[in-house]
Amino acid sequence: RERKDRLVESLLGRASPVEAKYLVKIMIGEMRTGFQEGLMELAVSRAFSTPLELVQKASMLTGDIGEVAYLLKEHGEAALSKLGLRLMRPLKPMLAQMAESPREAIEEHGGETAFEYKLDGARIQIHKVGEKVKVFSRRLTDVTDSLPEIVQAVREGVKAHEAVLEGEVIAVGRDGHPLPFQHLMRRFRRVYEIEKMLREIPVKLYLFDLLYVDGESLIDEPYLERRNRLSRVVEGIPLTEQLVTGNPAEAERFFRKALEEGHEGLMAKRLDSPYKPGVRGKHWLKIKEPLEPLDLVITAAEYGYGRRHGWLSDYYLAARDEETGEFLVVGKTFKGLTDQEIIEMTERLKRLAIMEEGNRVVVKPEIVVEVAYNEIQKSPKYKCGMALRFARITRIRDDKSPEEVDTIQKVRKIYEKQFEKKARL
DNA sequence: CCTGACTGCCC
DNA sequence: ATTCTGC
DNA sequence: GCAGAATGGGCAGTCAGG
Repeated sequence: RERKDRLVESLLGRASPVEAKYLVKIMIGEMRTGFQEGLMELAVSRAFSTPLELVQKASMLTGDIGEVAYLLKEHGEAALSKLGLRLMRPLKPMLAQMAESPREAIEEHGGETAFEYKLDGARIQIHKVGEKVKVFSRRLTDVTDSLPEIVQAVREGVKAHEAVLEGEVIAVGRDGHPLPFQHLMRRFRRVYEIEKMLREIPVKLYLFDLLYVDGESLIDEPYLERRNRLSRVVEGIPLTEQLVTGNPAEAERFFRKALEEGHEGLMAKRLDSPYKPGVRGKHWLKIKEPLEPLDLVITAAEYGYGRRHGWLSDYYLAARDEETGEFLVVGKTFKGLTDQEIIEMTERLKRLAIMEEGNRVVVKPEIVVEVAYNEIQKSPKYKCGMALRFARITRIRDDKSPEEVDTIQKVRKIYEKQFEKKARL
């Protein structure tokens, strides 16, 4: 430690101010070069004079741009064209865009679509060759060892020698109702004490897609065909509940039923759509519903980074405790305001500042905002023991005074109400 | 061996 | 994950 | 319409320090 300190000290001592700035940025991982995988694909495409589309497709299929570059260097463009889905090598998952309602999804998909329950768990991709099974997470991490009962279920329930399947793992309670997402996270990616947690938090697999079966890639087959093949290939593993319809009222009822059973909402999948690895398009739409909005007061804010440098862009949101009159933080958000609104908010908050500590400004509780969120989680971090999941500001409530914000008691009531649909550990 | 800070990844 | 912005 | 930027809560894992 001492040695490190001295090395850094001497390095900075020898640097010019500008050099020092970038040295520190590098050391603390704040370079913000704007260089992500998309640019890397472009770079590889140019470096090997290969069409960008081909590089992108290969990147999706292998989930590894480094490997694509290697293939191009060693075997040239032909190797990429020949590239298909490979067993035991994960491909990037197909992604969904958002839709507001089942009706909108039906319209977008041309009058009829397939709705499936959207479960609040973790997406997995399963590769099976005989008794060998590998399970990959959404970011293609191998999570096989964390989920022994899923591996076992696949061995027993997938009636094909080779298969690549997709599904969602959720944690379930004794009655079969879904447990809140945070319980699943105690199982997912766990490496130690798996046996012990296996008993405490049971997980369950729901399958929804089949990408490969016994030598045949299905990724270019239409959704309905893949789904049919899936239902024929599995026994004893549930598929996500599904309804194919063009009737908005029927779809809406299905949506309500999913929510009533404690699930997140629906997916809508275009009937004739191929499986497009890594693509976030309109072939798949997700439909969720926020819980009832809360009016909360901003009690502190933090300065942003990068493009939000110099702006108070991250806000602490508090509800009022009707027993003590105290404002208690239930979450933090940076979402929902436009740049212009953030600039204005910065000015207002600075005028309300009570105290500054580091990056944070504590303010007089005065500005009320309407906040949307999707769940109230049990929180080890906040004093009130609860936290909003996916909090975002939907409106600035200048018509409301801080005395009128929602109470902790109301937040707790909504928290408790969630367990009418979900299981509790 | 325990704790706290931090990272990476699930959403 | 959600939201906004710039192309 | 899309990619990219900014950053939420919670969890397991890792690492440094005591």
